[in-house]
Amino acid sequence: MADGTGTGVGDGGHDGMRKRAGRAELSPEKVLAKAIEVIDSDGLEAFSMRQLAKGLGVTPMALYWHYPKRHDLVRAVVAEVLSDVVPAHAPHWEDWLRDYMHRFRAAIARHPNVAPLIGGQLISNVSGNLDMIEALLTRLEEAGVPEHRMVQAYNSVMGGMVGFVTQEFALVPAQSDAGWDSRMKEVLGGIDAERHPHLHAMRSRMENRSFILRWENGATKPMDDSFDTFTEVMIAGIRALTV
Amino acid sequence: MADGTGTGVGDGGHDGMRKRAGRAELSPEKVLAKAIEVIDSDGLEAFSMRQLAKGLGVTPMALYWHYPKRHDLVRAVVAEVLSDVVPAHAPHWEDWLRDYMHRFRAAIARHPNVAPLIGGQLISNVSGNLDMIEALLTRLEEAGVPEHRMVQAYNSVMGGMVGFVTQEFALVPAQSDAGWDSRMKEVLGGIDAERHPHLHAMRSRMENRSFILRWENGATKPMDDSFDTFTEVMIAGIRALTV
DNA sequence: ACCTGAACACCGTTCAAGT
DNA sequence: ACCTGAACACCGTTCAAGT
Repeated sequence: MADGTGTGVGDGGHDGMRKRAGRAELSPEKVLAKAIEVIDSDGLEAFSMRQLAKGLGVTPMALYWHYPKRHDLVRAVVAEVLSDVVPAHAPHWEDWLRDYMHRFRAAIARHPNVAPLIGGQLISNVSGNLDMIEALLTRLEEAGVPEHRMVQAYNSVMGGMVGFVTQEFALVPAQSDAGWDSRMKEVLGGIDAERHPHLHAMRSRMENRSFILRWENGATKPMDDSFDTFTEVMIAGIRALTV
Repeated sequence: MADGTGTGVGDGGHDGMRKRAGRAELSPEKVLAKAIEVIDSDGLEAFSMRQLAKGLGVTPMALYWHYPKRHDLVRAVVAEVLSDVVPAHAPHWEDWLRDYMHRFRAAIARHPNVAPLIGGQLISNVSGNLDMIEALLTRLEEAGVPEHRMVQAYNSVMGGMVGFVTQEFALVPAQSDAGWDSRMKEVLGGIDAERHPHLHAMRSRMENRSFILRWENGATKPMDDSFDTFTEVMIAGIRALTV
């Protein structure tokens, strides 16, 4: 599925099962699995070629045989995480789209620390996602989106969905930036009822539960009902496009 | 406005205008300005404390007096870029929201390379944005969003807006990852008309113009009409919330 | 084919010191 | 108050070598 680079495929077979000295029995799959394990348990900043190698009991350079560039491994990680997105099956496009968006979010929620890798950069390994894209286009056509607005509708759903979720699970400042959460709480506590009446009134319901005004991300403070609402907003908005 | 850390404010004044040897006449503002300049012209990967110091003709450590941590400077950069977002003035909430979203995007478009800094991590320096948040809450109330859905509506707009734009201007792979764009073109060229009929039909209109299927970002291929559509989708969706 | 080892050109940051 | 200089613990990656 995620085959790394294509370089190391096929053993040749002539040396059979024998282990040789100086061989760590590495494989693209083992490296990938360890990478995800490290990211999940120790965070994104622990995901370096050197720390990964140490975790695998191997020289940093050993990894480069399976993944020539760090970015290749990043791509594989993203592809693996997104391969968890099982396609939805609902008959009506609205139910389908709701399901689609929730399944995407669920896949990220399983590996929240990879979110910055998905949101922050253009990922080239697209081959596995073609089915996902085709399905979305099909349902948008069913919904009645006219052909000349299809690309815009696709981008709206995809950009909104991926954007919201990667925001929700955005990187929290490292422990080195200590005290930034208390500074945030201070700002929130000091909101002036005259200058910001609505914000003042909503403060307790918004703090640490809404974008910009939080100090934890979706891994510890998931925005479940906000994402539900976002889904409804998108569905109603797409429906309005079909006039 | 963006005062860095608050540590270096006030000269004391007793040494007047005299320059001393070993002093580079640095200031938080000068460092910030140079940082944005470097990011804009040389890209985000050129934004390191050491390269920045070299550009300012100074020791790397000189910067740390004005910004104790790199993250403090990152925060200042983000605050500065977002301070460009002038508030909208339209009387009707729909026009206002459309304007709001476009002004946010325009601010990012002026400094596209900072987008990953905004999308990828929780930013604590929120003080300057309180007006923006208050304004949005006010307009959402005007729109008729009921109080018990206000937080969700706020998160939908904010998450969608920031998410879409940071996705649009996401980091393009470094030149070291050469050939990834041609691999992408190859994938697109090889789309099977049987397996992916809609995608096949839309290919020429989607390639390099839609999420996942592009090799340039919004800095060179802006998604103007997709963002317009996204704005309409959000407005219609919010309207549907007000039942 | 697959891995080790040494080396290069980078990072952010601490600590002691200068003026 | 503001900056230099040396040093530490990291990075990704290249290159030559081993088996």
